Amino acid sequence: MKKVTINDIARIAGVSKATVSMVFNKKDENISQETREKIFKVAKELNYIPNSVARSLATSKSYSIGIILPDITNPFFSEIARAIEDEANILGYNVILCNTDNKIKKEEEYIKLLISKLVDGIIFIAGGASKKSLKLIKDNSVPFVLVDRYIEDYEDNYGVFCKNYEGVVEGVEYLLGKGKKKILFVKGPTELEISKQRFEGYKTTMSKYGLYIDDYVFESDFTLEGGKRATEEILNKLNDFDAIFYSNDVMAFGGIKVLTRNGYKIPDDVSVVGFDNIQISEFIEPELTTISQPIYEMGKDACNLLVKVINEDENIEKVHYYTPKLIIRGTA
Amino acid sequence: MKKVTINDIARIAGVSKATVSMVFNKKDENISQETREKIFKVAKELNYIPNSVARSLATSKSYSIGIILPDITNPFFSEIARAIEDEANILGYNVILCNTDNKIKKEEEYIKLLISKLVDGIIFIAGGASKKSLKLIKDNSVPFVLVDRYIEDYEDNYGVFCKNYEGVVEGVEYLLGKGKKKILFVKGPTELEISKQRFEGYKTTMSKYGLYIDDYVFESDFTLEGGKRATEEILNKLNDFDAIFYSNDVMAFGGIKVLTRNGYKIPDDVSVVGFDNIQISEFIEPELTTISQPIYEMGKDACNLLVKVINEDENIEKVHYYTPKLIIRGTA
DNA sequence: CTGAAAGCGCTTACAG
DNA sequence: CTGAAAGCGCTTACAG
Repeated sequence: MKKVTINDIARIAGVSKATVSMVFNKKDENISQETREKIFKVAKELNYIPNSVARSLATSKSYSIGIILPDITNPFFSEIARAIEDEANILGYNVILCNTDNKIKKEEEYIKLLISKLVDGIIFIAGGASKKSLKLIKDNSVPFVLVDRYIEDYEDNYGVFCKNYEGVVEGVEYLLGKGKKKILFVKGPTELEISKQRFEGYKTTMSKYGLYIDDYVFESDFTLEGGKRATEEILNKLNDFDAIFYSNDVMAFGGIKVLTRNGYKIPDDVSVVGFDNIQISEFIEPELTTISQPIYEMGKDACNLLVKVINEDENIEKVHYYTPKLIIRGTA
Repeated sequence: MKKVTINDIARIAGVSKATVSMVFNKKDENISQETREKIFKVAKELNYIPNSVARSLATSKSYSIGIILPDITNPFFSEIARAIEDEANILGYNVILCNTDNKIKKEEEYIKLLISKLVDGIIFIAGGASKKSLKLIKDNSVPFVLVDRYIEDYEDNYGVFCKNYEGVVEGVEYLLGKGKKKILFVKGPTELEISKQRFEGYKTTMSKYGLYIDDYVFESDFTLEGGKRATEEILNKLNDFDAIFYSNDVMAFGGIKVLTRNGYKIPDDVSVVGFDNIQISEFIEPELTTISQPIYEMGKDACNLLVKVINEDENIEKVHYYTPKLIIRGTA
């Protein structure tokens, strides 16, 4: 079964393929209603589906965007991806999914791939410094927007971020307000800017009240295992604390497991606060008290911004900051 | 900045573009080592990235596959998608992500889109009967494989499924073995084959021991809310039961919340069993006892199968069945 | 060992 | 109001 093309339609409708093309592309002010209808009728009869690859080659627009993220299995990223895909779909774009596991090498390969696919733009959640990846994107002048993860020296690029510092400040203040003094903090991986920002929020606030101690700070990965590991370390080293602030929700889940298993009652014995407000923070009981990022909104906004960059819109705000807010639930 | 093309390389290397193309495509048995090296050198200097859109148009192979699923935010699907993307990447394919929210309309639109993008194949997790969607795929002779969700009358197509019936039987037998008799069952949406299969596993096993009662059966969506709703209904109608078997893990989480809030201790007062074994079934404490589907393996297999279909491999097993198995953890 | 030419299915000035 | 022609960047017989 041969694919039906614009040529078939032109032949059967008795017009040229230029005319057919124009009708499909709504550049048909000059085409008679009669011709137009005939073309649509024939297209319908033949179940014509345009070949957008050919179209892309001719126009060098693919109406595809790439989304590069560490791991779609991580709820934070799947929620962002969902938002991006929804918005992309509305705007007439489709989405190529790339998981990098924070591997710089994989990032670079995917970027080359996306460029060769002629994507119109890239939404990039970087796994690290990612210098070379960014250079590749820039050298090929592909529009891109950074989401969630800041990149040093790229502050002036298009990006959608969260005010990490402020979020943690709010959380720590809340705990302090509840009379907690011995508040531990579990940092994320040092190489990520967001880890530093969240930690700074903690450090500054605790210091302000003269409560900051280096021994209260632990570090781990943004994973369930990471949260468990850090919490075991905590239990080995300390036995007197009020609260633990984890740098993201998934870590907090791991922490809660270890605490519960060791007989701690949450929030009675120890308060727990996370960061992100992923959907599953409501899955557990008690539900997780956390600093909420407007994840869906951020993803949606990132996609919108990217499309604006693609269309070379004038006067667009380059960097968008979202303010997270404390969601008080059961764990603190 | 103009994109560098095969023509530029040919010109600079002093050969024809046919030669350049052949070198890049490893159809270069007849090309002198010298020419080959010159071409690679020039390509490197110019940072040449091939235009795969042009390539696709010429070869009518895109090395893209589409993956259609209800919602990437659902952990079961994000894990499947991750497996598919990993495997696709290994095999040289990339993945276009499509969320349908189980809307038949969205499915159809995405399928048209994917066809117009000339995808080489589609992995399809259907949202319902999806007759028209499937017809569209078949009419355009796009290779496809069904995953997870059976489709009536499409049993003879390529597919990767789980033995839902057997899985539930194992779970129910386990509960019975533990001395539970009043085992409730929460079905998934009736329109899905998998809901029926899971329910049949329950009904048959309970009936075998003369324990089946219609009143023990409830129905809801495969969501957290669905699990909560069904469990509230249960608590309104019954006050004497041993165990609840939920048709998937996410429902079970919702159920556990409602049970806990109403003072039930799990597993002491009531045992809970789920189905899927998504990663987050280990996030809660106690961890969820569940029927484990080999999700990653199934996704990987689906992708492999699809690529085999694309390559028109001989003698491939059309339908792959995986046997789930009981994972005993804290809730039962 | 390599090149000229046609073709993939579209779009887009240009001409009439 | 519509068509002929060139072009997008590749691949692939075919010829020599």
